[in-house]
Amino acid sequence: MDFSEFQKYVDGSKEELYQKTFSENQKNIRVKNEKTAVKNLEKICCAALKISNRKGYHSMTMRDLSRETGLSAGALYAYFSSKEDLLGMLQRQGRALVRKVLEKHVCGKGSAAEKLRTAVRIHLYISEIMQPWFYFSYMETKNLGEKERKTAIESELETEKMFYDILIQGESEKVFFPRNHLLSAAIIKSVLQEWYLKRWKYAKRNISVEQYAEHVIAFIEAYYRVPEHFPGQGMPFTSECCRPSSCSEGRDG
Amino acid sequence: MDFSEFQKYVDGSKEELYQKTFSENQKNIRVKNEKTAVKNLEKICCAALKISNRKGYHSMTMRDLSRETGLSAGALYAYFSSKEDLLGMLQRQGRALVRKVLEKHVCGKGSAAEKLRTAVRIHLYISEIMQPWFYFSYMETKNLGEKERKTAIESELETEKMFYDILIQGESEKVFFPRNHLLSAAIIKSVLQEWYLKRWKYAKRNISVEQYAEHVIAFIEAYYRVPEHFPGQGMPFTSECCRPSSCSEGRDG
DNA sequence: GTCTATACACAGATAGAC
DNA sequence: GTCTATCTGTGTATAGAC
Repeated sequence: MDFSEFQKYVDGSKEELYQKTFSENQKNIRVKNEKTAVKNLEKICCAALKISNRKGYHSMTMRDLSRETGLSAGALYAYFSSKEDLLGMLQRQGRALVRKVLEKHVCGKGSAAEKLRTAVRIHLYISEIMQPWFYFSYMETKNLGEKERKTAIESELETEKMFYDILIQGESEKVFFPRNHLLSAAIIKSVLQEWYLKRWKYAKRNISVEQYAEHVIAFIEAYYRVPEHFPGQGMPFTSECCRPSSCSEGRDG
Repeated sequence: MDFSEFQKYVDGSKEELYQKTFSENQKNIRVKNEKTAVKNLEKICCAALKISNRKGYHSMTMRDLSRETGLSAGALYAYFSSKEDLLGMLQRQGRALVRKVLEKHVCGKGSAAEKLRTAVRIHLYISEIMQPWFYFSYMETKNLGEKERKTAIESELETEKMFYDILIQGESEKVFFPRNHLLSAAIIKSVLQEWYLKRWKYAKRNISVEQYAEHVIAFIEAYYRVPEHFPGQGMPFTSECCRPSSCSEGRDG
């Protein structure tokens, strides 16, 4: 699946996204007319992401948001109960969409090699389309409340685990060389983050998301490619030496 | 050079760092006694980084800073003219130290392969020691004023260029395979950033900076290693001169 | 140099008219 | 549903005593 095809698929579910946001936050939304609410929720969310990406969520004032949406401060508070509430709403909304897309496109069958390529591509594609949200989510995680922050971190680790599992599968299929897969998964994720965190840089250099994806995939595959000839020593596929040394807990930093 | 050796070297220049901060910001510092100023500047800078890393610079109040340093709000303003001024001071201070360290340890002579390993290691080592500053600098760049922000971004691109140059050199030495070096340099930098941005994760997993460095180096070298056997099509150079100097990686843990 | 007390600006949030 | 006007808390920064 190439990017433009993927984009069409995601664009189609935008309406549905805000309907879901509406119904899942009705507790805090005073507006009852769904059509109105959906329309304004979209305005509010987009504006909040836009402003936050420029100056940070905390620095965004309700007056900023009011100006950008064309709604008065009073009206805004009909859609959320507090600024903190809006932050949580934004986080949950994006996370739900991302998870849905990933589950639909990445999960399930196929060889490890295929899955790896798909997972990288789909991650990059979705982060390209939802760049403002990804950037926002990354930057504002530490400003969330205790509970919401934990959820956000778990969700990040889930992504990492998805790559970890693919690498493990590849090793057992004997198409990926044994490595410290946990560390590799973390590195892969960081490279995917680079795409949406430094979006401006790649725009300036005219690097497309597909070019970037190809490069990343080639990078990973080179590291995991099984050498054709081993020097005499120990056989990699039977050795335990490449397992992560200790996954047990340490202190929190 | 291993990490603990490097640490000793950097620790030694801490006093000097704050003296420099003092003299370079005298315009905004009302305190004239150098000894007092240096002592308090250190307290202030460390406290500001600590609080900012937890909740963001903007969310840090002068009352927070006052509590953490043990100095009153009034006293704090004897060391900087405004909160924004303090932000700039922190950014400049760290950047100067980082640049000095990199120039001293990375620049100059050696094969591309050696330089690559050194550059990765030194970057990781310095970011390990100055983790709070690196994290802070990354997260707060967008909150800087126009002029300071530009400087910060330039400094980031400088780092990227350093890796770019090494890769170019490696290609011309025929020990690195021809690739999109600009893209690779960006990816390398993102992987180095991962280390200080997600420090807590690696602490929890008991991954040391040296383990991480080895893994990263192996990753890059795998991608840049010149294949021993080429399939028929035209290839950039013959296999004789393509001996990568170290194939000894692989066993993490 | 450092303190306490305070000014004053601005942000988040609400009330009540339309 | 949305507006304008306004309350109240909090944050930066300063004044002036010690």
